[in-house]
Amino acid sequence: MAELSITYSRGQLAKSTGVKAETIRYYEKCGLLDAPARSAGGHRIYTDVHARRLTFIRRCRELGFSISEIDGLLGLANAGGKSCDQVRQATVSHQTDIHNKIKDLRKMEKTLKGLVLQCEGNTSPSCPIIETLFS
Amino acid sequence: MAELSITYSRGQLAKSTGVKAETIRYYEKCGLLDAPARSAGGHRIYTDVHARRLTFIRRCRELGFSISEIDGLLGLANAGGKSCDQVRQATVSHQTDIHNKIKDLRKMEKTLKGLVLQCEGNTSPSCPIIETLFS
DNA sequence: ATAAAACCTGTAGCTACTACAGGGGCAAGG
DNA sequence: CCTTGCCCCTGTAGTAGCTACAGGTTTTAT
Repeated sequence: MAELSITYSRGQLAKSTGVKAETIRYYEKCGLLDAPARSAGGHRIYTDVHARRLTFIRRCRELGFSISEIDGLLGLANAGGKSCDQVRQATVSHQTDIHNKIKDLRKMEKTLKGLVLQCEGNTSPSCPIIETLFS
Repeated sequence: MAELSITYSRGQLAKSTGVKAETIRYYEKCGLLDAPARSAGGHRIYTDVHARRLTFIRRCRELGFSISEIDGLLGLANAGGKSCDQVRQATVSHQTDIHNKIKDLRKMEKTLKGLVLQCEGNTSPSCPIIETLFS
């Protein structure tokens, strides 16, 4: 069997996955990414397995999943077959969280818009925004 | 002059402003709320001035302003007259931040929706969500 | 007077990184 | 072979905005 596997240093893995080198070390520390083999001098040697997993992690982070949620998803990914439903449930649940955050932010946005509008036609000597928030 | 001023213990201030007692102590430590007078036994004695300021802080936090932004706003509030324009600018700038966050979250939401939809009609043995995020 | 409640202090924990300091490895050019 | 420079190693501390103790003191109500 030919050993065709590509290996990466930490910096190379960072470049190829879009995850910063320091962040990779952090993910290892918190158990999200397996500790890789080491060179004689102690440098980490990553493989395609790490690259794939790390890319998965990055995508999940971009979707707003927390570290522990990602940990859960990766566990389900390895569990195979039956877990698909759980993955869907976790995703829906996360979707709801995101939706709620949007709702909160929209409420803030609306209030802020009202405050700024109060200023537009301002002729009083005091600041209407400050006044409103204080009283 | 009659001393009509109401005073509050930390717990009372917490109750009347809707800010938790421990959080009040935190605001004092980070310089957002003035250190109040103390009783002979060392307990904090707050006044209406603190109550008003703390309510302002709470409202700002509910609108998503950071501690340092609030610090800035309070500085402008005390500066009076001319600062109204700066307050408006800070508010607009914050509004933009909020708007960008909403945009980011909506993008996530949309992608998550797509992932969940892939699952709905799923007949394959593997999980389409996991597959998509891995490949 | 006593017991419970509230208060005091300082410190550690949470999330998800990021940024050092002070060393050592590794690959290429001379 | 040696040097130069870049990359990597470790551990630790910092970021935001709280929250949650432990272990002790004061206040308040009965």
